[in-house]
Amino acid sequence: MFFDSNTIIFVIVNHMNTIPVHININPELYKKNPESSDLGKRIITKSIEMIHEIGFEDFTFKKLGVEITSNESSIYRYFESKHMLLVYLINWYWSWLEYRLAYKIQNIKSPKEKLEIAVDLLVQEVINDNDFSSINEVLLHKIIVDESSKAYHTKSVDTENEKGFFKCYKRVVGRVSELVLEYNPDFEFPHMLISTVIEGAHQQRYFSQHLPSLTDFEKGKNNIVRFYTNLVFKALNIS
Amino acid sequence: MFFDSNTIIFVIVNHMNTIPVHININPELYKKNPESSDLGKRIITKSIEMIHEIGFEDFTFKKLGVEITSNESSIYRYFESKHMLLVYLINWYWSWLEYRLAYKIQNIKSPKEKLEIAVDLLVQEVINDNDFSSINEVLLHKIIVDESSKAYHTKSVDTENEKGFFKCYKRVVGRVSELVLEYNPDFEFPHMLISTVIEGAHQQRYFSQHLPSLTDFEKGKNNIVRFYTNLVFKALNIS
DNA sequence: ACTTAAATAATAGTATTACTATTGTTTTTT
DNA sequence: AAAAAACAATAGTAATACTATTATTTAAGT
Repeated sequence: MFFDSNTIIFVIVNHMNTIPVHININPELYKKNPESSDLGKRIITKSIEMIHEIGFEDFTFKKLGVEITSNESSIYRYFESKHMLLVYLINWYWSWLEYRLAYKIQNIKSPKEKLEIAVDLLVQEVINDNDFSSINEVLLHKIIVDESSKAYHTKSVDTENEKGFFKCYKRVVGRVSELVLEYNPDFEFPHMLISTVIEGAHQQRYFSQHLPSLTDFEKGKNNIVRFYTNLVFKALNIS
Repeated sequence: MFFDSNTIIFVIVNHMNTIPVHININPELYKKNPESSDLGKRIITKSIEMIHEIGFEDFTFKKLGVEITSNESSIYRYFESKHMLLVYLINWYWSWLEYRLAYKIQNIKSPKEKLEIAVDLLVQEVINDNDFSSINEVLLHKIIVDESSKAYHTKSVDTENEKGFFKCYKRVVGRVSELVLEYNPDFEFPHMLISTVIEGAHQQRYFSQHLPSLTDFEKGKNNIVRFYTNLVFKALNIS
C-alpha cells in the first residue's frame, strides 16, 4: 500500500463522534518522526503550548528543553530548526483541516451546501475537539492565526515551496476552489477568493485581539463567519 | 500652527503633476529625524533598497553602515532598532497613501467613483512617481507587500499600538470605510471589508511571486485589481 | 580665527540565539 | 549479555542586536 507524502490516512468509524485518524506528514519536514516516541510527542505538545504563550520569536529549543525536562540537543534530533517545527505544525493543521473537510461534505450533494460548509470550516474558530493525539487543536489554530505567516515570509520560500513545504495548504485552497467552481463554473478567480478568505479570516481574528479598529468584530455575534460567508456568495452570484 | 503627530502637511500646486508634499512622521518613531540630515536620508534610501533586496531578517544596521560608508553606531542615533526603522517606513507609506487618496478624490462627488478610486489606490501596484525626497515608492511598496506583516506580528503589538505606531494605517482603513458607508450606509462590516482588501491585495501580490497556485494571477491582466474591485462592489450591492 | 558644541566614526564589549560537535549515559532490542 | 539506538550534558561557534566609550570631524556662534 502506497501513500505519497502528506497523504491523509483516515478511517471513519460509523456512528461515532471521535474518529480515529492518522495524519501523515511529509517526512522531509522532520529528522525523526515526533509521533514515533514519547519525547517526540512531548516536543509537539509543549511546543504548541509555548509558541502560543510566548510567541514564535521568543520560543527557543533551549527553553523547550527545560520545559519537557529534556535537552536542546535532543530536540535537534527531531527537527532541524525551530522554523522546521513551525512548518511541521502548519502542515499538520492543514492536513487535519483537509480531513475534516472531506468528512463533513462526504454525503452532501448540493454544491452550495458544500461550499457553505467549507467556508465555515475555514473561517470559524476551532473549538475543543476531544484533542486526540499530542495535539491541542485549539491552541494550534491560534498559532496558525498568530504565527503562520512567518513560515512563508522568508527568504527561502521558493526553495521550500519546491520541496513541498506548503503542499497541504495549497491542496486545501485547491479543493475548496473546486467547490467554488462547482457552484459557479464561470467564476474567474476561485483561488484568489479562497486564499483571501482564509488569510483574511485569520487576520481578522488577529486584529480583533490587537488592532480592533481594523475590524467590526463583536463578541458572540459571529461577525467574521457572517462577513466571509456573505462575501463569498455575493462574489459568486451572477449579478 | 499646530499639527498632531502623523499629520500630513501638503500643498497642492495647481496644474502640476509633481506636488511638493511633506510627510510628517510621528517623532516617537525615531530618535533623530532622518529627514534632518544627509546621513539620515542615506539611511532611509539605502535601507529601502537593502530590505527589498535581502529581506528584513538578513538586513542589519552593520551591513547598512557598510553600504552607506557610515557606521552601525551612527545609525542607532537615528533609530532605536531595525524594527523601529521598519515601523517608520510603513508609517511613511500610509501617510503618503492617505495624501494621494485625499488628492485624488478631492473634487469628486459620486460616492461610487470615490470608492472606486480608493480601492484602486489600495490594491494597484505602485508605479514610478518621480520619486521625490529620499524615498523610492516603488521599492517601498514592495517592502509593504513582503515585510509589513512583520511589523505587527510581534509580542509588543499592544504596547506599540497604544503608542500610536499603527495610527496611519488605521486612519487609512477608517477613511476608506467612511467611503464605503457613503456608498452603502447599511453595510455592516466596512472595516473588515477594507482591511481584507488591503491585506488581501498585498498577499496576492506576494503569492503571485512565490506561491502562485494560491492565486489566479496572470501577467498584464490586472486580475488583482479586477478581483478586489468586483469583490467590494458585489459585497456592497443590496441583493 | 577660535571656541564650543554637535554629529559622526571607530572600537570594544555583552547577552542571546541558533545552531554543531563530542562524549557519556541510559534504554531498548536482539 | 552485547550491540545499537536514544537521549542528556557539556562545550563551543558565528552572528545578531544591541550599549557604551572614546576619538575625530564638521558646523555654528562670537
